[in-house]
Amino acid sequence: MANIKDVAKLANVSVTTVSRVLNNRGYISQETKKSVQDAMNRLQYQPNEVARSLFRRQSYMIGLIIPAVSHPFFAKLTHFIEFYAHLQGYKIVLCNSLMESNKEKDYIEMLKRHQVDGIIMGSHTLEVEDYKEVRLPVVSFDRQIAPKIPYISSDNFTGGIIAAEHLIEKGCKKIAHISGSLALNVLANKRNDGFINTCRKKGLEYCVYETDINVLENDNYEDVINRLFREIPDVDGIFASSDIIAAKVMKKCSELGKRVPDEIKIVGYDDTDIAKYMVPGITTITQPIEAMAKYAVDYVVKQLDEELVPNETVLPVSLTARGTT
Amino acid sequence: MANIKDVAKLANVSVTTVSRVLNNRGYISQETKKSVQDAMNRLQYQPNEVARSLFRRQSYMIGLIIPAVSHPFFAKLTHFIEFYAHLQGYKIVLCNSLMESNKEKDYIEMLKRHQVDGIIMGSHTLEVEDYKEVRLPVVSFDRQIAPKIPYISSDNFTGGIIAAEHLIEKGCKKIAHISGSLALNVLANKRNDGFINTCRKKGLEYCVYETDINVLENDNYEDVINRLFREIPDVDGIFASSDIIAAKVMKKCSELGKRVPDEIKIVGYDDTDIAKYMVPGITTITQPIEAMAKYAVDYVVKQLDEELVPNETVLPVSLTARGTT
DNA sequence: TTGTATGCGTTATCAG
DNA sequence: CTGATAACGCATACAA
Repeated sequence: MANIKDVAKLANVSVTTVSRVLNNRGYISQETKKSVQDAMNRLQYQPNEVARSLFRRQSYMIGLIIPAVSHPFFAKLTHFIEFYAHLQGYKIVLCNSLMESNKEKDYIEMLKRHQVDGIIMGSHTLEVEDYKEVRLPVVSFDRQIAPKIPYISSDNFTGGIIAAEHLIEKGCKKIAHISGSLALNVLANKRNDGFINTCRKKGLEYCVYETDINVLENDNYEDVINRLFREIPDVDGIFASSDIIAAKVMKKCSELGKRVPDEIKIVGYDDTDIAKYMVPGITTITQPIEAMAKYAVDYVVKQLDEELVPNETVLPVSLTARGTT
Repeated sequence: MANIKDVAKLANVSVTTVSRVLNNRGYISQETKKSVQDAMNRLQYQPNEVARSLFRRQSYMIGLIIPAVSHPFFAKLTHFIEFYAHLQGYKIVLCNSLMESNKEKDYIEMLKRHQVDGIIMGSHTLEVEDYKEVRLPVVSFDRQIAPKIPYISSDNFTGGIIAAEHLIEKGCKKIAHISGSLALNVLANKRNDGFINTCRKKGLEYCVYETDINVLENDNYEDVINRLFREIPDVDGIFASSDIIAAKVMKKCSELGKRVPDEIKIVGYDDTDIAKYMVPGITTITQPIEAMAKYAVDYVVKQLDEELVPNETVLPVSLTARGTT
């Protein structure tokens, strides 16, 4: 690979001059500019971004730490994060934490050593103090880590309300929420608050079931769902905290011979593609994933530009009605 | 951020000595080693990997170019690629090409400028000559780009055969294949060859429908599916070239009142999660995605170690029978 | 066992 | 308008 020196030699100029045409900086005569460009082309010169990064102490890389890209929600989020990062000239270094806190910690260190310009944090197994030493711009997803770390989430509380209200409107009398682990310090748990609040207000019988911390172990979902149907055989409405759980519930209903939506109604969460694909389509709470991704990238970049960013950014959710209700 | 000089100063040694304890190289007394480590801890020193990369001309980064992580197949593939890369100390820079050839080209250049050690190529809109200038280790997914670029795929031809045979065994008399764009130069198209071969051999009526090049535009899928059912109303078996297409077919069947699998049978491809979630579960051709990911990473690393790698690596597929047949 | 000097490829400063 | 040089943070060859 040719470097700036080779170009300089071939064009009979100094490296400084080559650097100038490379960066369009300073005065330069048209002739030399052209001859330098010719040399670049002949050598197929590509500037070494590692050297540039070292010098300017900026890598144009953003680290993204999530539980797992294989999960549809994070796949979609990652997709848009990469998209908007690319628009602004940033690259994404992908890290799947698998919800293991030591992996999460290692990834943060690794990213720092690699001099990423910022980190988008969507996996949350660490404590607040673990973030003390991270002196990089961080944007958190779906969790309020510390006052100084801006977070982005959708309006989980309202999401829980909408879901519960929808089930109630549709005539459900005995509803359950299948929640993610409430032990986890994430804002998604506010869905449960919204759900419970609404049930209480309307004087409805309700119940909450928690899944494991692990986002990946789907087996655990099935255990929870089995338990739910065993303990509340006459449940007629389920609010599932992800479309995947909703799909699993649908499958169970089919096994049990419960007709959806006639005998039991289901509301999912996220509005990932699976909600559309299922037959019938899953009524779900739509998270504005693309907007969330865009904000995450913007906030990293803005912090780098030393612009002020809001600490809390809560984007609206909405109900997307389909066949399960 | 403290650098090696700061550590040296605090420990009252030279940077060389610090470098030595950092890399466990050369002779060093226990005392100085300890005092250097103390200094490192006190300063929370983290080596700057950008500087290291510049020096050793190796970044431990691998570029991954795919059409879109949001697609379940690529999400799963990406997940495992990152997993195995991390095991070997490599980082993944994620690039979604959206199947736009200029984006694909730009990403390749960008990755080279950033001095990635290798590229895993899962998006294929470019011509062979576009790869002439890529002087990096490349591993291609599902396409034979050039003799010198090793590729990994699963046995698409056999996949097509298995799918067709399964539909025929199950009693289908008039079957169709919904294929990806056959204009694309990818090995997935061999599924179609296997399908057609089998149908001919068994003397069965068959038909092939192609979708667009674009993996993302699902609207197009629906058009194709609509056309299929309009033109062959009595089709009783469909081989869909992805689980997503299969799911869309199921939805259409539900709209048309066609009972699956009684009136029409469906075989998908990939065995992504959606095949499990759908009700009934989708009978599908299982690709060994994890193994494919592992091989891709291994081959990049082996090329870097100047080990020989096979040009063609075709992994076996298998049928996973579920409810749609 | 430890230190000095040099270079990795680039950019900024400053002098011409 | 152009060029020599130092510096970014680190690791190696070579001295001591």
